Amino acid sequence: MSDVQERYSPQSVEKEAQAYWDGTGSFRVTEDPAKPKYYCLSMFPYPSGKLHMGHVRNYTIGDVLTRYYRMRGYNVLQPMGWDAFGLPAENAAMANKVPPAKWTYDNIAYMRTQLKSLGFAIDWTRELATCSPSYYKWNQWLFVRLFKKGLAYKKTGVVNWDPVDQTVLANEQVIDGKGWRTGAVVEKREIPMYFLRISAYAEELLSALDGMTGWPEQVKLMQKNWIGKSEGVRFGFPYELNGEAKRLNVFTTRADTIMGVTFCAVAAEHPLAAHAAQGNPALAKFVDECRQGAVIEAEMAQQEKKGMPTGLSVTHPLSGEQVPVWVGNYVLMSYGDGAVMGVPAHDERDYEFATKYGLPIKPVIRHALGDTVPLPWKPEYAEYGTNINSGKYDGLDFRASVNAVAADLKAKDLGAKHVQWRLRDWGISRQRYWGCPVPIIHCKDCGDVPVPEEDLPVVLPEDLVPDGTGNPLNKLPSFYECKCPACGSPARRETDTMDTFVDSSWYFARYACPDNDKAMVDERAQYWMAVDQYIGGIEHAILHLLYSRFFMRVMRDEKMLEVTEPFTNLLTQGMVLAELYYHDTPEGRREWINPADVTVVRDQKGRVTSAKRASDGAPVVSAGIGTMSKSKNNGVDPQALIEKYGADTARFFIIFTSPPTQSLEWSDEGVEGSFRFLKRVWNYGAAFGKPGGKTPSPELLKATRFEIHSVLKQANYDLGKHQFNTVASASMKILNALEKLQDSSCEEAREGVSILLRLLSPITPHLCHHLWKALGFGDDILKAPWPEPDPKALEQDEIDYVVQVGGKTRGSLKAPKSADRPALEALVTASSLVQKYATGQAIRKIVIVPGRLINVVV
RNA sequence: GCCGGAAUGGCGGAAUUGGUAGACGCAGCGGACUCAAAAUCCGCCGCCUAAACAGCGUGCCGGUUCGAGUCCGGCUUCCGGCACCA
Repeated sequence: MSDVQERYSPQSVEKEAQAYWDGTGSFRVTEDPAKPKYYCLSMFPYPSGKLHMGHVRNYTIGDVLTRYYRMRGYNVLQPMGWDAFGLPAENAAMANKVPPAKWTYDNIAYMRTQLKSLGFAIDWTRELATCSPSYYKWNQWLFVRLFKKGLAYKKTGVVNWDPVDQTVLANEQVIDGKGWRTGAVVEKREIPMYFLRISAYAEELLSALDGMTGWPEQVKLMQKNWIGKSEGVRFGFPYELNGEAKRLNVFTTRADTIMGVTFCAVAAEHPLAAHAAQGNPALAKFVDECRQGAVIEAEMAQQEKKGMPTGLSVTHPLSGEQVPVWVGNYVLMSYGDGAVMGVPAHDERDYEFATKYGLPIKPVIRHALGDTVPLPWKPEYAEYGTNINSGKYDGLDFRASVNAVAADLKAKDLGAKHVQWRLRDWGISRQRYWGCPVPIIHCKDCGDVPVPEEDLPVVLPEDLVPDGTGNPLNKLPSFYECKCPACGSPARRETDTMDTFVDSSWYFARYACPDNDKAMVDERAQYWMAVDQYIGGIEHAILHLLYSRFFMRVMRDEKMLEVTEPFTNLLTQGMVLAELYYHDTPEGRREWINPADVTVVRDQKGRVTSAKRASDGAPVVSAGIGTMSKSKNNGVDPQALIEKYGADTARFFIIFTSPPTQSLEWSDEGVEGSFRFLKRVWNYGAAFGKPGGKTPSPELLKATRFEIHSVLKQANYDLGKHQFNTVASASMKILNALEKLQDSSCEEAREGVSILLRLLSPITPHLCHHLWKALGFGDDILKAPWPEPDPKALEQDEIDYVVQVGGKTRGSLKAPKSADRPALEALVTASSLVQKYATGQAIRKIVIVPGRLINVVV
């Protein structure tokens, strides 16, 4: 007999389970050499105010893994913290006149209660926030070490400049090339800033990808392309400037086309462009135009390709011919030397540029379509081939030609083979307040002096309110006035803060030892690292993950940890989407309506024909589906969901509706369905042990065991693949099978429900915790072993073969398990299916897939 | 523009390695219970068809194979990233 209340009341069940876990300290973990460790980490949230559905999804996926591995006998760490510095806090501060610190801490407090209400198996004793001095002290400490080693250094970088507010803008604050607050056209401006030399690790970051078998191929490929290793030739075009011999350096992967160069192009920011513009007002105007707009690469890549001649020319290093130099807005100053050789015959961009400006086009490669390159551009023009019109290089293929050209350039001391990376050093300076202060002091005499270790941390004052006109630290003498640590004379403290990606590049190691105030990490981090499973959004596939891989290597080389890759396995979860509805007001304004306020009208077959606003019946237009966002007003508040249905329903719906890596489409009806299922589980538990109306037949008992154990076998396989949605459906199938028995007093039902509760417990832990105890299986389902299928239950005497005739499925055929190939051939040839569908035709062969399928080929 | 993905019923999705396409659920339709409603339970549910064990069907075009949602080539549309949103 069970001890379960009649009605499923998630609120009381969840409160009770959470109180039990808190009281017993269930999720506190320490280093335990007796068990294999499993570090399960979800990307920490930015404390934006309240949890959004993406958070709930992320942490539910992590929690399913945490609880599953725990029941498998691992020592599992699942921590939580806050990525607490960042721009939104400053925006909120401006809007509400509240310091970013207060806003941030309030948000953390609220979001923590939300996370706790979801029942995640988190070790809360390890909680950290990146805005706390005890955390960011170590950002500063590491920065100083890197600065002394030359891995952190100062140079100029380009930023978005709002000429009205006289301030630097984040890319996000630039809308269509204009400042978000002022509407002024944004300009590119060069300012001094600090960089981390990630390029020193480019080769290692690239080559290590091959060994990272626990990462999705797509993410590794994106990182590989981002790092962008190109092998080619770097060489100079000699020229004279004010009587001085100089070189215009370029890099090319197509040195075989060097005899086809008809122009050179430099970026607008290139020194040669600046020089030429001095005596040329038209060019000066063009260079200035190129400075207009934001630094966002996507925008620059899509603008129309424009250029202007500088009037200068350089000497071709091999032919000695004069080559005109142009300024091109498509040349990136940030890649290579900010200059390119122009070979219009064999490069699409150069072709377009030369065609537009009437520059000569000289074919030097024989391609699949011939020796000429008539309009329009064809991809074949860019393919490798044999040199023509290239003097001594004629007849050489790509490889031989590149080798010969490189050798000749080297002999003239004008160039050599060179590896060029796309990856740039990481600019970490931000001209903003709410971040980790860069620990540098500027002294007139000593230059940039790092803050001595004993003076760390440089504490950020927490009571300032930014007003949109730049960093308030610049107006706070008590912050920036200081003494030079080297010579003691008055000096000025750096007011730039660090990119928040610095904070998030090592937090995972700090969770192992958040209380250590003597060291960044200690031997406990050596025990827990690397993270066994990292879970987070695909939008972090490049930057955050690459920076973390870089930091791990830096920490390794600083002899802090013997770990190279921070994340052994990576799961990139999909986005959370919801329906979009809008209606246009009579004034022509588009108003987005929250899907919760929309009623849909369906036809006889259940198809949606129209929709209207619930409040007033006004017709609304469906705009498909999209990511949940404030601007489209299609967010669903997790809090309302938890209050109405409980955490288990929210968790079950999220797991059941999509596999973790795919996007998840929100559906209120789907939530109802999940709740209905959990109610059925509850009701089954409430009536459990009472004899049913019928006594099940031995055949039914055997079939039920077969069903439950095959479903379990499949579910365990799916868990290994992290395909949790089918694990949720497996639990539904098991309940369906149990209910069909119509008797829960038998041993088969008891075994079945014990499997069901354990299989379901990582997904809906509260419900399973309660029923496990109430049905007398034990005190704590967390301590139960993970269920394994019984091979005996899976044994079958007969196998159902699919029968195909000529590759078309025509039916099935039962055959004894022991039937061998000749026996199966005889059976199928004699079967009515073959008689019917292959009448009078000669059988050419019979394909047999053991245990599955027979195909009779006619 | 460049880099990386995705596309299966009215909807979310399933199909282990190339082997019965549509598991499980939602919506819909029909029924039971009820004075009635809600809740619950039972049945039906890709398209075509009067019906079918016939034919068609996994975004589009083509190919490989006894057999293709799955592999190959070429498109289309949508999504993520592009270095200062996190």
